[in-house]
Amino acid sequence: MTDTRFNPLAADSRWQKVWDDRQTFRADDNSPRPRSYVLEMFPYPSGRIHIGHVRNYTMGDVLARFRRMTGHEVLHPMGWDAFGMPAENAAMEKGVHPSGWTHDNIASMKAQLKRLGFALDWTREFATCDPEYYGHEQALFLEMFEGGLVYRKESAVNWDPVDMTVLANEQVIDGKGWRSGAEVEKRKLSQWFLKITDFADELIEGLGALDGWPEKVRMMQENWIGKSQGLTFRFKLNGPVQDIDTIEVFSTRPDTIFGASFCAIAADHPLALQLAQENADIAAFAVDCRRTGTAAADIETQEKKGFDTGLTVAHPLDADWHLPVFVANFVLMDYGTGAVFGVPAHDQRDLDFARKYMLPVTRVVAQEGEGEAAIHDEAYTGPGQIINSRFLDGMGVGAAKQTVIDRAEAEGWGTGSTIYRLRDWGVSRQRYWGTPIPIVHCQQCGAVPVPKDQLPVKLPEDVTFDVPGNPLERHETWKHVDCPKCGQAATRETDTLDTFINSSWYFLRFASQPDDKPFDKDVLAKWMPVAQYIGGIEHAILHLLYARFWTRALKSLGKVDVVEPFASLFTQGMVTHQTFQYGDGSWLSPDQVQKNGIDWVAVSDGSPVTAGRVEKMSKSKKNVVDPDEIVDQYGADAVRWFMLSDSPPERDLPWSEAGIEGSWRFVQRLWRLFGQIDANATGEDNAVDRKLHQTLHGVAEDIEALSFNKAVAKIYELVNLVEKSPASASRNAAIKALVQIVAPMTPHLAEEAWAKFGHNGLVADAPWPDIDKSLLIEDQVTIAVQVKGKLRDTINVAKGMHREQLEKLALASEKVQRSIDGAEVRKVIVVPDRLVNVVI
RNA sequence: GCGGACGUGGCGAAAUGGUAGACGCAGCAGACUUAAAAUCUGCUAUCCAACUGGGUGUGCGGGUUCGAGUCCCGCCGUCCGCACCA
Repeated sequence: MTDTRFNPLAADSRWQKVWDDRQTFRADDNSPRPRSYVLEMFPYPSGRIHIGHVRNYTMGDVLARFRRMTGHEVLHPMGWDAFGMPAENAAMEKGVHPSGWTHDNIASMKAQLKRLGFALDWTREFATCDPEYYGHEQALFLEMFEGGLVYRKESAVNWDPVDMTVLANEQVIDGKGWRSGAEVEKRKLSQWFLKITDFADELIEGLGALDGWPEKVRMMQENWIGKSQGLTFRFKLNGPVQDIDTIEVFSTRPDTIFGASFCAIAADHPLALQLAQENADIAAFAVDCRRTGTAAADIETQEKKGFDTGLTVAHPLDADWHLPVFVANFVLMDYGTGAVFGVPAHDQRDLDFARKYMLPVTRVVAQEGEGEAAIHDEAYTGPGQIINSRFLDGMGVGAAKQTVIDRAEAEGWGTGSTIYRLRDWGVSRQRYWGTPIPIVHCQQCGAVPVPKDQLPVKLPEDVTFDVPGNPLERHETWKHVDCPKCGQAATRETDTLDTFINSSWYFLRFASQPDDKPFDKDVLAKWMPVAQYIGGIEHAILHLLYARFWTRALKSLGKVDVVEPFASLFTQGMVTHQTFQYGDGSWLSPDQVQKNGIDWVAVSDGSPVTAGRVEKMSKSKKNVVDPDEIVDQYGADAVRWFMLSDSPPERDLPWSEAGIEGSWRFVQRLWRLFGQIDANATGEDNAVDRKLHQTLHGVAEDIEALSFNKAVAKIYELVNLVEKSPASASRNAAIKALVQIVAPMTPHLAEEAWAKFGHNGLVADAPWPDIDKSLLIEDQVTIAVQVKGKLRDTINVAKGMHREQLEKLALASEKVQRSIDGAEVRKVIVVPDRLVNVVI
């Protein structure tokens, strides 16, 4: 080898073309090898790949390439989550068509991805905006419709006034739209819903088996679904209001039912609405309640307020016991039944409320140690013995709950029930750039599904975005059709599906994409579930919950055999970068500043600059780096190496100029080492042999555990040793094996070296070198010698030396003797092959 | 408020209860060079000591243990998620 420098500009594109031409990474459905489906979350085609994508896809790529080397048939696909608002915004701002804008972006982003040399099966690529994809999605939607999992209802929805569309609960964050950040309003609209709540229990249960998922994500989903068990029962109103004669309440603490001192209903409760019609004060109070924000800060400071309706209800266990009914600002209509009974002694909110309105506070749970002590400012929510509760007295909390539920059911005034925080998934969006909902509305027949043979319902292309709102609603020829059932004039549903539906099954379509149906169940069975899914933590609830639901829904319809789509999930950290600011607060990009002594100054005029926090890359803070530019400068392999180095993959990775320089130097260092095969060298070098096989073993384990930073460190250690070792047959072997070891990480460099070593095929098709297990065990070990737990000496001995001999050697140490200083040795702890601890 | 994660050099970080700081970055010194770049060699937690050596040290305070970054209890701090959830 005469080239002294590795030239990525030439090598990268050469090998990328070879992989393409040979379709090296095409996954074979019929391969006899064990299968492994490696998937990263597919990108939204916003226009440019960002560095976060590079990190995400590099991790997946290393695993995919490594699994190929260990004999797997790997499915590693890529596609485009191509529907969504930004395309319409671009259409409005720039007068382009969403389709053209999206496809242009896909083309340029695909070119960017190709430059990084990812081992992707591009033959399976699709965009969710392709009619071939969304047509099958429409078919699946109709399957669910027929299966009773879809319904339409008029409901108060979250309306984003900026995006002019409805949002699902999951898409409202702190009362604001997840995309636009606009304050969300409540509106009444007829919407399509998916019955995700039918699966609430399953979705919680299923989390238990997902041991390849981060605990954190499982916890977040469990909290989101929010299961509560308790009693639902009806209070009888003492005197009906119009046709309302009961108030239904839910409680997780039926054991405290004798501690009740009031009943509170939400401002939007049907009874409150009824009363508001006749009573202006109640109406005004309700308006006041609705105005209250739900943001964290508001709730902290919000005073518990109520309005005494003057009505009373009868206690279910004592008809003569009457409780006042309040409209209260802390009761929410969209949780439970929108009404509660208040037990001030054992619920802090109820206590605050009771103190304010001078309602009785009766302790009904005695606390161990405190007994029946009166409740002051703090409600008691812990366990204990029931008191002041007639037939419940003396029971524990759990037994009392069950007793009350049993009695309610026996007497017919209530039932044990489970409620969830999770709402059904509202999927209607008043947008153009999405999957058209394949329904026709007919005066005669109602909502009629479009017959399957008429799918896909394609989006019309002749639309304009010069007026706000949904162009489909204004499209006369598209909107007006004949009813598929009766043939009368009818109108199409003009709402489109939430784009999260697109990403709820794309992994199925990657695995199997026949023309005539969404997927083939038998082919799916070969690939699913996804062995390793990698993406950002920001999808912990939205996408990952929807995808789990959609898969379970398909399973319930007999369409798939898999229950959980993603066997293992990994959430990677962000790529961050230092920020810089002028005194006036404006941001500078890192290449616009330089260090002057210990201070930072602007390159342009030398004025002082403040070095700020290391933060997530964002255009507004000017701390972004463009993947294209750094690939131009350093080549794909150096960029990939940097993405894997130093930081554990679940943590944030601080981007630095010095870091990428270091990776570039290492790529060159490897290249030089690959040139150091000495054809005349002979003889074994035991240290090199051992290090090589320990590295083969360790790196394999680290890659499987996605601990890329540790794998990288082990490779450095091997390289450091091999470089320093004199020529030998062992050294030559190690250098050759190194090409395979780094192949998953720096594939272009590896192919180049592999070819120069005269191999016929590609290193991409080469196996992981065999590991000689006998070399994993050291024959010499270093024993730590401690005196009273403090290190005093180390001794090198043969592995497996007996306790007695180790003890003798340790005590013979001069340093040990000096440390003991004549004191009596009370005990000697010996851990063979590890240490000796002399206790005095 | 509830739930969770985390806290180790100048920085990113390693470490089945068994030699804390592997590996990388940055830095310092040196070699090569007319010079620079590139490359190579050595040093690099901290304090005392010229050296041998010794003390201290994984957010803080306790505990268990022959031995604790790791396990237990209590604080402090940072980050994340949820939140008037009945």
